[in-house]
This record gives sequence, C-alpha cells and structure tokens, in this order.
Amino acid sequence: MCLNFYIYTNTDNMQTSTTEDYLKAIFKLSGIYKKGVSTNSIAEELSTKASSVSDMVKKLSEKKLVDYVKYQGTTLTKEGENIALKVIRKHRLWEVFLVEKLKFGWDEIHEIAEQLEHIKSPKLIDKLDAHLGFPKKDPHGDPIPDKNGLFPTIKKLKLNELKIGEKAILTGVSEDSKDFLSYLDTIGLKLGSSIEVLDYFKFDKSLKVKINNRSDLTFSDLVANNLNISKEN
Amino acid sequence: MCLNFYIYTNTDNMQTSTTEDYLKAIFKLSGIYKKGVSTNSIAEELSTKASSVSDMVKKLSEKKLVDYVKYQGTTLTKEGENIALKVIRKHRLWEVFLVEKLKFGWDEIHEIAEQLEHIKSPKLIDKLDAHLGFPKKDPHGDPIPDKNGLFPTIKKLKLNELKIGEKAILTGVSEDSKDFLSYLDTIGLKLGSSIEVLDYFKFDKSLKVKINNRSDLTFSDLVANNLNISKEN
DNA sequence: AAAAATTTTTAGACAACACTAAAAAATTTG
DNA sequence: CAAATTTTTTAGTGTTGTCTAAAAATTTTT
Repeated sequence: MCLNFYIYTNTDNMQTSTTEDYLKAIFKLSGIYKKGVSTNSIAEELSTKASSVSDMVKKLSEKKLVDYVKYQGTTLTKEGENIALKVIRKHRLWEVFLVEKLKFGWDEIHEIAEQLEHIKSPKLIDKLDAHLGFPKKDPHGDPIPDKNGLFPTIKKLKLNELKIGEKAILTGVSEDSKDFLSYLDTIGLKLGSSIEVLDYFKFDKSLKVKINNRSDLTFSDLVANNLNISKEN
Repeated sequence: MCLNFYIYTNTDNMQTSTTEDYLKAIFKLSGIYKKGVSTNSIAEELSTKASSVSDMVKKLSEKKLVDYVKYQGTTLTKEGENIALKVIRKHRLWEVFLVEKLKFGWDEIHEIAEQLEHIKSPKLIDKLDAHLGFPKKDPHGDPIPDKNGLFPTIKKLKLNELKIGEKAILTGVSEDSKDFLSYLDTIGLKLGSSIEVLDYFKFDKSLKVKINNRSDLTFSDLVANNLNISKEN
C-alpha cells in the first residue's frame, strides 16, 4: 500500500487560458441585466459541449470566480468579472496594436488577439497601452477597459438611426464575424470613414449610402444595424 | 459493453507549446556536434523530471519530430529542427519588440518572450519582422533566424580575447540569466556600449575596463567570457 | 396536469503532461 | 571485471479539460 502526498502549491491566483475563455464568454453573454447565463449558451459561445461546460462551471464555482446554481445558470463573481475585464482589455489593446502598428486588416486580427490576450505579464499590457497612446477604443470601435476595469462611456449610435441627408463617421461595428468584417473591407469602409445617408427604403428598411465618394451602395437593415457611428459636427 | 469511436482529426501539424518547448530545448542542447541529447539534460533545461522527458520524447518520436533510441539520447529530425528554429525566430523577434518598442530592460524580456513565442499565426511574425526593420540580432546579440531558418553568420568575439588597450563594442551576451543581465543593467552596460580594456590581471584573469567614461570597473573572467564583442574599426 | 421536448447534469472515458517509486540499463570505480 | 553509482525507463497516478451516452430536471405543449 502506498500513499502519495502531492503538494500542489496552488497558492497563486493565476488562471489557465481556458478559465479566462470561460470567464470572458460568460461576461459577454451576461448582457446588461446580469441574470444567470445558460450552460448551453456558454457551450455554443466556446464551441464546446454542454457537458464540458457543466463540469467546468462547477470548478470555476469552487474557485469563487462564478456563482453557479444547478439548472439555474452561471453569473460572474466580482473576482471573475475583474479577470474577464482584464482579458478583454488585453484583447482589445492587442487588436489596436495589430491594426495600427502591424497594419493588419480588420478581419484578420480576432484570432490572433484571442491568443495574445492570454499572455501573462503585469507590466506588458501597460507598456503596450502607453506605446499605443492609451487608446479608448479598439479597431471595431469597442471601448477598452482601463487598468481598473472601467469602460470609457461611449454613446453608440447605429447607422439605421440616421435620417436621410445626415452624415456620420464610422466609429465601430457591433458584429465581428469574419464574413461581416471582410465585407466591410471589400467595400472600403474603415473606422473613421464618412457615411452619408442618401435614401431610405421603407419596405425593407434598406439604406442607400455614400462612402468615399461612391454613391452606388445599399445597406440592408441588418448591416446598418451593426454599424456604430457618431454624427459629424 | 460499449465501444467509443473517437475521431481525432489530428490532420494538421500544429504543435502544442509543450512540444515547442521540448524541441527548442533539444535544439539548444544539441550544440555543434549533433549527438544525442541526454534525457537528464532535457529535464534540467525544462525544469521537469527525467521520467516525464522519457515519456515525452517517445511521443515526439512517434510524430517524427525527433529520433530517439532508448538509453541513447534524442536528436531533432529535420522537421523538428525547423519547428525549433521557428520558435527561436519568434522568441528573438519578440525580444527585439519588447526592448525597442516597449522600452523593456534586458533583464525583463525573457519570460514574456517565452510566452509570445508560442503565438500561432503565419502572418504575424513576418509583419512583426517588417515592423522592426528586419533585425539580424536580438537584444542579447543572438542572431535571428530568417524565414527559412537560416542564421545570419555573426562571428563572435569574447571580451576576454582582447588585449590591453584594445577597444570594442558590445554586441551581445552568451549568458542570459536574470542575475547576469540585471548586473549589466546596473553598471550601465548596453548593446552597442564601447568597452576599453585597461588592464589584465593574470592571477585571476580579471580585466579592468572603461565603460561610459568610467574607469573603475573590473570584470571577472566569467563575466568577460560572457560578453560578445566586435572590435571597433 | 400529464406527455413531450428541451436543457442540464452525471457517469465513464480519453488525451496531454506531470510526478513518485521502483526496476533496468549503462557507466564509473576500485 | 565485478560492484557501486548514475542514468534512464516503466508502472501506476494525478490534473485539466474534452467527449459521448444516458439519466434527471425543467420547460413547453396539448
């Protein structure tokens, strides 16, 4: 007979990248009204199975990163939310780096930032922040949490909220699927691009718009609804 | 009774970061005369146990990344060496980035680069290379392999090979322990610093040197042997 | 409110790596 | 060259995270 005494010095609060992915997913799915996130939705967000999620949230719960009640979904604890916000901060700062410094296109950066966001270094991200000039928004227009996890408040206006004749500049997008982003690249729409609403077709809520001096573009309501803008002064 | 048919689509040749660490360690330990690297030395290099290494090299061997003969050590296959060189390229380019762009000190970058070297993206590293101006050496003076894994040939001269009165500039270091590097930082020695040998003491092979107009420094032979230089023209 | 459908959880495995303890091979010593 | 020492391997486990299949709980239908 033999007893193994393993001493696992789990003394620090370092998270695995899987843990970070779960927390980020739960944060994203929590929305404004922070009610329990369903096991299935987490599974879908992370491209995994409900049974895996069920296992995992139980473990996260033991680590006090989420509150989890069987059959009633999962919410982040304060600690869990802090970690999620740090990961989001890192993700978005790296995205700025990839676009601004390395000249990547919008549609190429997400997967790379998914990896970079897990790099562990207290100093690195703040130095990167400084190097980038303390940006407030990522290339998709999403706000970058500060060191304390606070979002700069940016009032978002959607393109389909404009009236005919109004002009605005693109400040971001709400949807970051590869298809959508590469579509924007194709038509030459970029962060800061000027957009003018030329016409509005009531029957399908589509918009005729002018971008970069081209007036031959029409956006479906779905597209317009995913374009964040701010009105030109 | 129940049969599980798992279909593991191990169709791609993506490596885990552990695999990359092993290959890098084996490359580093192989030296000029590429004879089998001992299990123990790999274990020491990776701060793990010989039994773990024994397991692992067997698996790497199945993947054709190393040649492994029981009790006779491990060597990299061509494929394994290619991967190792790519990881080294990535490590060193990130180190340049950390020092040049983010203004990190020499002694802080190794651990961060250890993480960054595992980021997977075909385009990322070449864009980074371009962004940095295609550097040939990392901040320690070590050569950066090109896209094809070829090292630029840099003839290394050690400080303790100089004669009294000769001057040289520091091109790199052979030892990258934190202690050593932070010592160099403390005395203000940097890549490109000019060093003049003022005196040589035969009894312990120590050198009196002049750096940054200070003439009060003495290097032990151990230190001098770890300083790579090139003679000033 | 019972039946049907859906969601969630458990149970049992698997894969990648790590570790301890002990056995086996190789090397060094005397 | 046999004995002692060192190196390496095997055997048995642990941990994290994933999966399938099946059971349990919840929600929706009728």
